[in-house]
Amino acid sequence: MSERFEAAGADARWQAEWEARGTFHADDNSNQPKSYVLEMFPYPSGRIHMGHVRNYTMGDVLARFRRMRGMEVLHPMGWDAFGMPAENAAMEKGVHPGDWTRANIAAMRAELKRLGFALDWSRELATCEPDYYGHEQALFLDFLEAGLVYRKESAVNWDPVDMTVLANEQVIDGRGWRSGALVERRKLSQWFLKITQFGDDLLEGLQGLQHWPDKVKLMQANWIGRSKGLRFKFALERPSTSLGTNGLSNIPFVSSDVETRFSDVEVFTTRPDTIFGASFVAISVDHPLAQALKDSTAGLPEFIEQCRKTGTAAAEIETAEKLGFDTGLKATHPLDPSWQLPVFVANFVLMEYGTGAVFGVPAHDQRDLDFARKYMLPVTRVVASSPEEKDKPVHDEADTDPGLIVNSRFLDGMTSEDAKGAVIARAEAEGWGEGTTVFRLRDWGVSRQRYWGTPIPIIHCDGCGPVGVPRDQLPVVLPEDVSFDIPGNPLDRHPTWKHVDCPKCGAPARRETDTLDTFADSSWYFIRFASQPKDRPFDRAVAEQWLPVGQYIGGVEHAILHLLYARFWTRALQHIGALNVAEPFTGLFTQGMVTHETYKDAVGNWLSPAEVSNSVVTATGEPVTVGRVEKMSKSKKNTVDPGPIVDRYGADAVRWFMLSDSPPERDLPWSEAGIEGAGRLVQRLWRATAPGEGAGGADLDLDRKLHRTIDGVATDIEALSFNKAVAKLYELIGAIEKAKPSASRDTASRTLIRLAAPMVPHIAEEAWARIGGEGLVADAEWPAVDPALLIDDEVTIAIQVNGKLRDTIQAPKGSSREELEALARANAKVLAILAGAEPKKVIAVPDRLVNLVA
RNA sequence: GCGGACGUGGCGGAACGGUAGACGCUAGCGACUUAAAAUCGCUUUCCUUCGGGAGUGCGGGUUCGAGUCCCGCCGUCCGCACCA
Repeated sequence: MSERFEAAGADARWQAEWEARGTFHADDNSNQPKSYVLEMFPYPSGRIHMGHVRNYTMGDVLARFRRMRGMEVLHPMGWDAFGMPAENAAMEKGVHPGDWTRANIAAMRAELKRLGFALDWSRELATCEPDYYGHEQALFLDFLEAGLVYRKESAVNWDPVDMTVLANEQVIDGRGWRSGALVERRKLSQWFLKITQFGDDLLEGLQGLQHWPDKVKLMQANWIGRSKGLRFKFALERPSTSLGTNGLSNIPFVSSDVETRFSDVEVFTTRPDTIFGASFVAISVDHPLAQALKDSTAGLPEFIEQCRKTGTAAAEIETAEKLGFDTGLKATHPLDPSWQLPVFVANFVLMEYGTGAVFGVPAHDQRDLDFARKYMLPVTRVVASSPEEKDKPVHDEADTDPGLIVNSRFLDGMTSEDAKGAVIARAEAEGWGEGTTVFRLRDWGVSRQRYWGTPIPIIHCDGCGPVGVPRDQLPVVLPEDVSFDIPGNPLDRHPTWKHVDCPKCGAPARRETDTLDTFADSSWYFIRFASQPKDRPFDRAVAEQWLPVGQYIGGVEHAILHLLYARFWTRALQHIGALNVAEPFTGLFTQGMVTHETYKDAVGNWLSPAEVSNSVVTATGEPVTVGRVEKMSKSKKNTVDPGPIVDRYGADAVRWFMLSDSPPERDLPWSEAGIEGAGRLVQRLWRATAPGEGAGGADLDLDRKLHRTIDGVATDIEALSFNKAVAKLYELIGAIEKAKPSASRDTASRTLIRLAAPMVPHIAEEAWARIGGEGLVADAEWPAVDPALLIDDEVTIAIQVNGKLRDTIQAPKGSSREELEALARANAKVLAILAGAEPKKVIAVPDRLVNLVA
């Protein structure tokens, strides 16, 4: 029997054993309760990184634990395999995206297998294969038929570097999320998925997700951004003598065409209660009215141009001055035909939100106030905290709080809330407006001008328009013979691929050459994992057995995009009757990042941890500046490749490190010392689980420790508090090490193997085999807790005087308040402090403490 | 600007409103060893006249008792951002 646990041989041996036995195959037909544990599948970049290891280790512990608790666990793995990096590699290295991707998958699969994850590899899938994306095309057609897909000419976010369209979610501070290039506005015909149709459902569904982090729910709620308010119209007219406040008195004649097209302008507000505080109407520079006025209004084209130049970066918006251009048009107040408001084109009104036009209430909106001050428009208070304050002046800060309505004719005296209802009711009765709900969320533009994605299964016919590819012609497979030597979409310039006949009329037609946003691929992979028939996307009955995913684990960076799209896709499937699941993931956990110290040399170049030891450059002895602990990233060179670490310490040490110390939702600082410590633990465990010598006798303290550990570790694992479970195991190991030989010690030692098995499965199997355990420890049952052993018969009681700890005493468990008080009063230290005085009050908490108040 | 989270030793962090610092890392001392590695034991919040005293970002409050609850600051991080 070897003194040390040799991971190098044992890891591979047990991994082969699990695979040969099919230990982790999930059985659709099992009678056991089912559990679906899923980690976000990786993009096959080529190598796994520590973030993957942490993510998959957490899921693995839960999966293995639940198996031991008698559940049938589905724990699959696959590849989010479409996407830009493959095309970039093609452009840079001349390798085909498919070859590059598949080679990466093979490499990463091998790396993952070395960590011994309890995965059902028989369900492995890659989204770039026709047997996945073909079914996605079928679902797209299902959605199209159900009216959940539409095509629209629209201004899109165009990334000039990646040469593709980006969804709003993929534009960050005006830049492409991948390329970082400044995004341009372009008009293109695009396919959209009607995610806004589910805006209410997606928002309200969040309330039922009790096992999601509040933070993520809040982020989604903010993203969906539902606002209730009033949409209403101002009648427009052009007075015979225009007196623009910006000094343009000779506004040219507006063509009758414009006047007939724009007899009114529609605005949206969440504050209809402030309608009598209006002092202007402002429209976006992109508003059709502004565009129509452009040609006939001197100065307007220049103004619009000026506004466009203002950057979209956060800092610029923050400081940008409110600018307006008085069109000379007048808007008639809907509640007073004699009241006319100036109509401005303004730089702060967004075309994408609401109606692209607003009415300004300077007293109660900061932007409107800034604008009014600049253009000397009236500021009228219409909301006050009390009627007496109706004339309280508004200075530099708008009063945005709700209150009592003042200076507002028939609304006076109402609360803001009542006034909103009153105005909406009147608007609806008189026909000039209606209560509506507006979402910040916009429909999901899914067209991408890329090769390495799911082809959109549409054929464009001059006579019939866009026609879905007939089902029997699916999948629409990507052509292999493509080139990446010039920018743009290789599908579009392929010589033959797009030329097909119209399925309806037979006339020559063109294939859609756009592909789907890769977020579509990840919006249903968890369903395909649960059920993957050849001839259809999934078998409903089988999928419904497993779904929803009980525990989903991944990075918080997917809090909005992926998780919202997946929720939408699932609801869309429910809507068309394909799957009776509303929420795909009932439990969500967002794990923290793996971080590392950063290092720079004297010149300020980043150094990798491998080049540094003891704060000097290993090779040269030059001093190193140790920087802050940051997320591992290639640019800062602070990455640690898991491969060599597994070589050196074995899979279990790496897994243990990933679970120790930091709570899983927080960042985990990687350190050499930490992995060394994890390596030592593995050896300690090896010694602590050595077969006993058959000594007799009971050790009640150890029995209690064991059962508290069994109970506590189970609770901690279910709560994903792995760091606490690890600490409890350390305590048990320490207790076993210190215990004298006894039957209790042998039992604890044997039981420890099962307790550690979900976390460090290889050594657990080896130790299990060493003690002659039956079968695999992976298949063993989680040890049962004896509730009687969770209770101590003697407890430590804290003795306090005035809330300060003075002493601790041992007392029988369950001692009465009176008994405890008597013990406290007799305590030597207490007697010394009280010095004969009678305590005013005594608080005794059974099994806890006694507090004497002097 | 809006919204949210967090703040505990040298470090990662424990702690149903009830003994703050479990467990690990680091560091130090000691044992074993020819020696090293490995392993084991002890120490490791601060101050101390060795009796004790102080202590969970800062200032208040509630409570017999607050790291935990409430109010106000300060700081760090995250999300959104001219969303009407």
